[in-house]
Amino acid sequence: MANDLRSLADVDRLLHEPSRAVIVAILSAVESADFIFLQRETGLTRGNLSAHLSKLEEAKYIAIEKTYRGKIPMTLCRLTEDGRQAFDNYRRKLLNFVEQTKQ
Amino acid sequence: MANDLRSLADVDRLLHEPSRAVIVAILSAVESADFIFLQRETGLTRGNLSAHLSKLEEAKYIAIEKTYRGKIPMTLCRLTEDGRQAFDNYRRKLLNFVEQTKQ
DNA sequence: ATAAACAAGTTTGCAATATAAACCAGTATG
DNA sequence: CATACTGGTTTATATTGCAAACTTGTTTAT
Repeated sequence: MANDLRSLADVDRLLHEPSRAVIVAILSAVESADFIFLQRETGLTRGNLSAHLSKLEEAKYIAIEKTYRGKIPMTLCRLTEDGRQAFDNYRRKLLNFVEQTKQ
Repeated sequence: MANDLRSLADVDRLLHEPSRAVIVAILSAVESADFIFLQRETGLTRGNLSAHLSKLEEAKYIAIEKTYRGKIPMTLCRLTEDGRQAFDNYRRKLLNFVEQTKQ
């Protein structure tokens, strides 16, 4: 019984950080999103968004493509298949915990 | 729309640590639990359990009563009303996030 | 032409913290 | 009496999330 509760213990720490969960949630709903869009949607500072994106990229949860919009640099992000699966598992784990702790 | 997702951003950090969420989940299901019981159920080391309990107590999410079982020290923990409310809110927030990110 | 402002990020510095290891007080055992 | 065991607490360390500073290039003002 408490073993079910404990399943939260090995939750994906990368996604368990709210800022990153939100980033991934956004990316899960769109084909791709650029840095500026993500900054507006998440409300993160550029510095922190950059750091979180780097971690997600390192884990291969997202792919980052650096290109240009005219002469201005543009950073384009999209969720990888790995990322999508990790996010699915993460959501499932949260849901499980919530349901195990009902009333 | 992304504002709903962003609601996760201000999640209760004290409860968002899985070890503590599990502790509180256990306490939410029983009248009270002693240190040894919690250690067994959570699988935490004594040091870490002690540290997490201190934080929860500091936040007044749990009350700790130090007593004896015969001659042996016993630390008894129970969820406070504040703790129960915080945990309810936390669960609600998780559920909300999961539902906002459906497919 | 050159300085000042702006855009889009990245890097750095620091404070908080989760975990493991060491420590401690008291009790039972050989 | 010494050694081991119980039930914890404290300390040390390595990782972080975040804010502030920095960078590279472009546009605007003078």
